[in-house]
Amino acid sequence: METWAPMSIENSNLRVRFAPSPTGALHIGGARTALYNWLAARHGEGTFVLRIEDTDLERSTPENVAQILDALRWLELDWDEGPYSQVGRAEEHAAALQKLLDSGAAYRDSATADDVKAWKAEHGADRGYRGTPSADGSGAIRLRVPDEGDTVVDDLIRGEVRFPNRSYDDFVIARGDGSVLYNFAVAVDDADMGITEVIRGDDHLSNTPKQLLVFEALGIEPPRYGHVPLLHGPDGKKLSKRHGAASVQELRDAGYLPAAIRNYVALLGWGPGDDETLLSTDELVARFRPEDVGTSSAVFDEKKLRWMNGRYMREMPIDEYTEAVRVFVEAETAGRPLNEERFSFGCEIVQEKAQTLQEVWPLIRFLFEPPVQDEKAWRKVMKGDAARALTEVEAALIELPDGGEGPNGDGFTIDSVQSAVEPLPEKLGLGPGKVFQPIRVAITGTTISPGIFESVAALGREETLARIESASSRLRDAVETDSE
RNA sequence: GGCCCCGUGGUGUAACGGUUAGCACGCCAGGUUUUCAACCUGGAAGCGCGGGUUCGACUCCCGCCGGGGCUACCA
Repeated sequence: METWAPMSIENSNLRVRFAPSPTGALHIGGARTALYNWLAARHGEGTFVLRIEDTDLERSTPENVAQILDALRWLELDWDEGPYSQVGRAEEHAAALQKLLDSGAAYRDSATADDVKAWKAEHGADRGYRGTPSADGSGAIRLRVPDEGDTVVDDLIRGEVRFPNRSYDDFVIARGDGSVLYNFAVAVDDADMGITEVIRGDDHLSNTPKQLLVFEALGIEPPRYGHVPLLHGPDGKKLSKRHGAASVQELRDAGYLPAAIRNYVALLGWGPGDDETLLSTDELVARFRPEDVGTSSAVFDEKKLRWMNGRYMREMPIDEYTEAVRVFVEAETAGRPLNEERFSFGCEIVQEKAQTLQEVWPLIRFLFEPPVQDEKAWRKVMKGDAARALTEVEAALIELPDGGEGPNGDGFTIDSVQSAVEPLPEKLGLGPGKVFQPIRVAITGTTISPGIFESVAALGREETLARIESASSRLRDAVETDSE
């Protein structure tokens, strides 16, 4: 028994392709396949070709094509050639088809699906259908498949996989009207486009012998294949549009960064070999080799993506990060202009906290809108010494000199606010939470916010004092009501 | 049913004949502490099962079980 040694494609001048079928949005699994191809190409002097497998006229739509291209661009997976449309290559397909018909490698067969079923019932389940050329030249076009021998896929990732020819049908390569089918079109296109390595999902492994058979019939040297394991949903089932299969646009809308997605998705089935987890795209390009991709299916785990995304957000240059957040904020504010100083300051003070871009706005919206009404938070915090604490806080804050510094140009900076407020708990003989939480609820309406000094500095003198006064007032009213 | 692929903690992975089975996310506990998050420390948690081969198997072989893919005049 020989051991199969993977041949490195390290420095070869390869041509790879990503060939999605536009029957839906690009989801995380497709994105990973695209990424692997892209990485393989960028790793060397390779060429990344994009081809749209749109021969299924029933389900392919221009909208889906646009969405897929949009997703790839957003992920920054740029292609060097294409996008080619498979249906746009009808002439080439027809020529190849005619060649096979002429050579006798393919033939017209008038058998219907029912005929084939009946034939199989008679010949056994492990026996592929073998037809006979129709006398009148009608019917679908089938490829002749030999009964003997195996078709061997020398897979980059899995090694040799043998498929007995007799288990394959003389499969249909073109409909009666001459329109070609997937397994034929793919082979012709990969041949014409000079594809050297086909990196694609595991679901195609069983199709590969068919495509190899087409190459053989055409007398063309086939590319090398590498089948990456499928991604499964949390339920262990194949990832699809139905369940858990986050589309790329959904991930974008959820506030994930392209770089984080690339990093995370690359690690689904592939590892750099050491214990590194955070890998920049440059590092991925440098270290990725398709032959190192694993063989078992993986499950998409959004928790880890979130963590990783948070890491990327914290490492982003502040300006870049702020601009990335802006898109999400605009979606929330419907174009209402925001105070720029406050906005960028707000972004800055939550950069360490948020794990997705989407999480930023909820944390800073109090800077642009009245406090939210969170009665539960109010009841929990605004009791006991809260009123006394707020009175002291207000007094301390009023004393702060207005030197013009700070995000609002009113003397409120993180440092100045801190110097004014931090000593209060001790002075009042209260725990820090007894002082700071009431401030938080007073200015934001809830118990979740950025750091309290940061929040007050961001809100600024006028608005902070107004909100504290408003809260104090409500507390006084409550006391009067109680004493009645 | 047939053909094929896969099987290390909840998840992603490392080790590939000899390690206390490593790392990361998550989880739990503690720390920091003004909330949440982040951050720090610690912890629980794994080689699907059964046979072989071997002085020795997560690692090699076989069977079983489990999961998945394909089996269209879909891609």
